Amino acid sequence: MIDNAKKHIVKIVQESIGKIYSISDLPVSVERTRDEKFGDFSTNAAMMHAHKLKESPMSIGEKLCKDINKSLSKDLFIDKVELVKPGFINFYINKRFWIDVFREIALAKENYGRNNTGEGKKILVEFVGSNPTGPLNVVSARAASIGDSLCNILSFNGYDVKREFYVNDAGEQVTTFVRSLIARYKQIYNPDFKFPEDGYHGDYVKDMAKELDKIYKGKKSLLDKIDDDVWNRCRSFYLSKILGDQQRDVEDFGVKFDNWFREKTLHVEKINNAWIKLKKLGFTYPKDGALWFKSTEFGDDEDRVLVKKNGVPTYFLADIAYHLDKFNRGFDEAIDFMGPDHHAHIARLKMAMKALGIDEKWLDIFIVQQVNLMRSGEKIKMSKRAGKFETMRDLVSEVGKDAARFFFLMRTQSSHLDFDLDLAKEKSSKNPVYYIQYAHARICNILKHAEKEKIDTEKIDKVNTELINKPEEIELAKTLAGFEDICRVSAITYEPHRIAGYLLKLAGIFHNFYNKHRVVTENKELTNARLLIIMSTKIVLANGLELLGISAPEKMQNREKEWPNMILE
RNA sequence: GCGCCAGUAGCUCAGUUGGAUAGAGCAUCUGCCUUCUAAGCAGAGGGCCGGGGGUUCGAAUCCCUCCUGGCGUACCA
Repeated sequence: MIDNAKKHIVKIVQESIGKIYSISDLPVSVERTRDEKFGDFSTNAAMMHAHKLKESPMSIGEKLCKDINKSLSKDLFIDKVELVKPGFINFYINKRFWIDVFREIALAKENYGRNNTGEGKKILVEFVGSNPTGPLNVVSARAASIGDSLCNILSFNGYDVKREFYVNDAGEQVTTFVRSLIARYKQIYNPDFKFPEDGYHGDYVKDMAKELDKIYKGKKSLLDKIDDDVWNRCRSFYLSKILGDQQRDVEDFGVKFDNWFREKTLHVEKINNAWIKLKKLGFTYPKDGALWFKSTEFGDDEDRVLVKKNGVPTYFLADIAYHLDKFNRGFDEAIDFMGPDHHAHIARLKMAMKALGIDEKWLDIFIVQQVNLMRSGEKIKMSKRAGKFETMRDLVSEVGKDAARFFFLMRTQSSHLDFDLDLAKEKSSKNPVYYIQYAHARICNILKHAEKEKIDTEKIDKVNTELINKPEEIELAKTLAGFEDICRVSAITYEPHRIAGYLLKLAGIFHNFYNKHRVVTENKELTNARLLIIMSTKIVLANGLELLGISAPEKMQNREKEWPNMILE
């Protein structure tokens, strides 16, 4: 809708330039204005082309305005054209154009905002991805929110999206964990048994050891000797346990992965294929008993090891193989979200992709930055190794799924986040997630009320929209019309937080409208027109919340009224 | 040392990719419930966009440089 308006204006301006300067197809950009006093749309064409046309911006603008004004009486869209200070040409759009959006939304319903920007491109989004060494933490929760929401947004914009979770179940940390588990097990019978220094200290390892003990009680096999069989049993016991927990954490958070990819499945064949490919291309060499990748040829400070002296492939090589596998699965694009400790790794992985001849644009990697949990204005310290850390599960049970997701989605993913636990728990207007949900619930309540009054909400597309003319109503229309744009932009920039910001703004504009104007009144015609307004607002709020993975409640629980102490005194 | 992220109101952050007088929320202050939910609304104050240079009609945004904070810089993952 807005796109059409822009195209319409571009055409007008270009035609005018053609008439006056005999130059055709000069690029003209039209943007929505930031402020109403500059009209609805604006073009900087006069300033952009001042140099080329060898004339001052104001002078060009004056001629263009004059010419455009001549044919304005025939234009149904545009009310007024104006030239302002440095050389902006501002267009004022007829209110009827904006009001049409209500009907458009009411008809499109849950598909309003959906578009085909992605053109069905197959895209794989990898996020959360963890070491199976403990419960998922708050950074994982942040990644889950962002990744999942981005996937929603991408499919809304016409991409064919798959969600993937990468399980690092083949590295050193798995060995360390098994050692920790066995040590805890032994400590049940022999408290003096030494716990490995680099082991995992969390209490959940002790709990796991107790469970293991239940299974093996009486056999004592674990206490006597640790052979391969015992080792593997411990390994698979703990992996299925931890992965089960992680899977549940993520599902309870409302995220469904299409695929849980196990690193183990890359060993040995796919990893071998990856390095053989690199070798054939001449990017590897042996040194000191290890196999190296010539990353310096791609700007790295030093070359990196692919296969260690002991013959075990590095995480780096495994990840190359993993991404090669993604590529071979036929995705047009791949997006990774990684933790803040992966900086150096990301650059190298991209170098390896380049070495393999994969287009740089194929893979985008973003870092989900760290999260500081704040309570009463103080940072809560986190340390995974020391076993003291905030888990995703704890966070969600404390503040709820909706608040957690929204707080993670309010901010750009690349910046560090202070998560205010007190605010997230607060059930008041201070809490932005309630603010938006409340707007939705309020609308639902009015609609319910309208039903009671026996006002027909079914034939709403026949309402008399001529009655819509209050500034708050027009502002609502303009804001609702911007939803498509926001959806598109947040998809192409991979930035879900734009949706969150938009919904906050929309909720505010609605609350303002609500306070100024009654919807259900004696005037049936007006009531119908206003019902149309709130119905379309509800649709956009619901669609936006859906993209964020946050519920759109029909009603909010009434907060108890606080009686002022004054009365009692 | 090098690399990445950041530096915008007292606090936490936006800023539609270079536009016009830089915006929200929290906190502070002032008003508004006999009404479709006050979990709401209206209004006020609060700024050297870290500093300095450059690019141009125009810079919070792009380039250079310096300062400050966080993280990374393994034959760990």
